[in-house]
Amino acid sequence: MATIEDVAKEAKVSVATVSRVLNNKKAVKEETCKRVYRAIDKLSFEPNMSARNLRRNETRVILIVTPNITNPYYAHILAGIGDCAQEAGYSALIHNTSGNEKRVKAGLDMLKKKRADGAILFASNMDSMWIKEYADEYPIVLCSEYPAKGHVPRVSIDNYKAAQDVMEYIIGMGHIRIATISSSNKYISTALRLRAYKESLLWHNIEVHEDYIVYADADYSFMSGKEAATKILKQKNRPTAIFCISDTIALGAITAAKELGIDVPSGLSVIGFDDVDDTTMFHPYITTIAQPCYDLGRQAFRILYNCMNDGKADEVTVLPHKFIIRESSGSI
Amino acid sequence: MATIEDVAKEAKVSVATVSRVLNNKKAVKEETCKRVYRAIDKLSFEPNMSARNLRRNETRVILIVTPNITNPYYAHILAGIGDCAQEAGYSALIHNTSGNEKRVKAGLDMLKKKRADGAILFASNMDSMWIKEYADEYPIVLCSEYPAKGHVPRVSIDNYKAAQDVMEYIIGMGHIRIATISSSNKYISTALRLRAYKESLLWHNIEVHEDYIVYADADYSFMSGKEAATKILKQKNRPTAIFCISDTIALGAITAAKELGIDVPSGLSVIGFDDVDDTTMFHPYITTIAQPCYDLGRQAFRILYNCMNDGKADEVTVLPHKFIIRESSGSI
DNA sequence: CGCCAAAATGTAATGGATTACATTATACAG
DNA sequence: CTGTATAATGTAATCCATTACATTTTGGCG
Repeated sequence: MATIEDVAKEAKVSVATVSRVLNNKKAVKEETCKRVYRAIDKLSFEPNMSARNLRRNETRVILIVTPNITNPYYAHILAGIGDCAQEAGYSALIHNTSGNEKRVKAGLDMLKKKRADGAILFASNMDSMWIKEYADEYPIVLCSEYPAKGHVPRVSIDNYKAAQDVMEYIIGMGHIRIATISSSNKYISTALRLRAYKESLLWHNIEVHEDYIVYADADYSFMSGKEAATKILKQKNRPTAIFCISDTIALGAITAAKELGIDVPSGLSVIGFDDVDDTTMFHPYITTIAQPCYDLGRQAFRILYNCMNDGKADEVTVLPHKFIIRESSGSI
Repeated sequence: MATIEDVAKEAKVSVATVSRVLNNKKAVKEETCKRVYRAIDKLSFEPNMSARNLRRNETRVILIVTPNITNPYYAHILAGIGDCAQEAGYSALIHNTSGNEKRVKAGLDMLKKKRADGAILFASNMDSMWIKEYADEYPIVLCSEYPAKGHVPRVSIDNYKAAQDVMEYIIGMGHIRIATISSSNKYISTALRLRAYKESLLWHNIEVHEDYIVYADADYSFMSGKEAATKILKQKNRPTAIFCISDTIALGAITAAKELGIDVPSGLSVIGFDDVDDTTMFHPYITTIAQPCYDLGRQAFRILYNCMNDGKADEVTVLPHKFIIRESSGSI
């Protein structure tokens, strides 16, 4: 493996000059420059990143801490981060945690070890205040989820507003008996959507009926959605609409309805959330809130980039969601 | 940020001793060891990876080159690689290519730059002989797809045998008019599955009917599957079974059949491939070949690990597939 | 032709951990 | 108590690119 010294020798210049060429500093004569490039080509030299990183005290690597890449929601955000990072000359290190907080911390230790310059975190719980401490020391951006208190740079949609949009729509369509399938996880998005559900009802003088609030499992599985919906639909005074915390759950709910002989949307309106999971692969196509996943990823990187360079403190970016009315919902 | 020298000073020993403690070399007295640990704790020191990597000439990072993380098939493999790598003390750098060969090569240059010790490649075309050159120089493992010639370490299932299993099953169920939806991509898996399709027919003295072979787009989209199936099913002498190159395509085919008023499986058997895309989210549940994605990932890392350490040359690992008969297929 | 500023290039220190080799401390045999 | 093997620790070179500072070259002008 050729080093910068080999190149210098080959081109009959000093290592400093080679370095200057590598980093396109101006003070190098055209002709010398060419000689150096020829030498680089001849030896097919590539600068050693460890050496460069050591000297420059940066890695041009960002860390992505995620509970599960398999989740298409994260996968799409990741795609956005990845593309944006690549454009800016950064690489992305993926650190899987399976939702284990210890592994999250282990991941963040990579910042201290200088394996990466900054990190983007997914799926932080709303009570994970410890994140703030890390964020005070290293560039960290939270994506989609964030602790309820403490200002850490982040990007997400306005979950309260999105859920409110859904509720306004459902109520506007004449529904009174409205259920929701929430989740047992600790995400702020979950809390906000549930709050919007309750407050929208109250706002319209509709009583909040605890039996209409059911919790699916933490990762929004199809099965838990189906079970939750079954529980809801078997009640004597069953609701005419269900607001689901995710599309997969909505799919589960529709399946449950089908099995109980309830038609969607004529007998039951079902609304999902996210618009990533095959919402248009089967009829009825699902009415849902679309999150700009790819763009969330791009923005997350952009914010992180600013943190790493200018060192801006606590940027908060809220991206617009989109309410997409399809076939799984209708008036009563 | 504390350095090893700070720790040495704090513990009143030399940097060599600190280093020995860090790497649990034996020749350090119990008591000294404790002193060093105390100093490390006090300064909350973490070794600088760039420095370590430079000196050791390794990064403990592997590179994953993928056309698209969004694809759940890759995502699951990635999960396997990620977990296995983490267990072995490695981190995974994700490099997205969008199927662009230049970006693949740009990714592999990271090996030369010593940003990573080895790479796992997805989705190589069967005519990408240039990979061999890289593989001769750096530890590289191919996952799922590989060039038709040249021995590069790899892991995959036996695509020919898997497709043959499907065909034997279909033919055994009495089907004679059997179509296939292949793909326009250049993967060896595609070629092998198509070959098995044709040869199985010939073997059973069933004529290969070119109109029964339709090519969906390169990335197995639902829509292209639906279109391909529609084309197939609109023929006057339409087939009674379709072997699809992926589950998403099979879902598209089932949807197409439904729209044409054909019942699956009574009027048409549909078989998929991969078993990752919601094969059991809607009825009829899809009959398919299940690939051991997670395990493909783990094995890929294992092979790469060997390449990076022992430097073994051309290990080829073939993992077993599983043929899962569900509801979308039946006898004629 | 000589002088000076600007341009071009070179020398050597630097970043932080590892490690070969050197040195000192310890233990045990004789 | 000395000698020697062994354990424990230290010193300094090394990995390779960057860059502050030093030196040389160039070009223009009087």
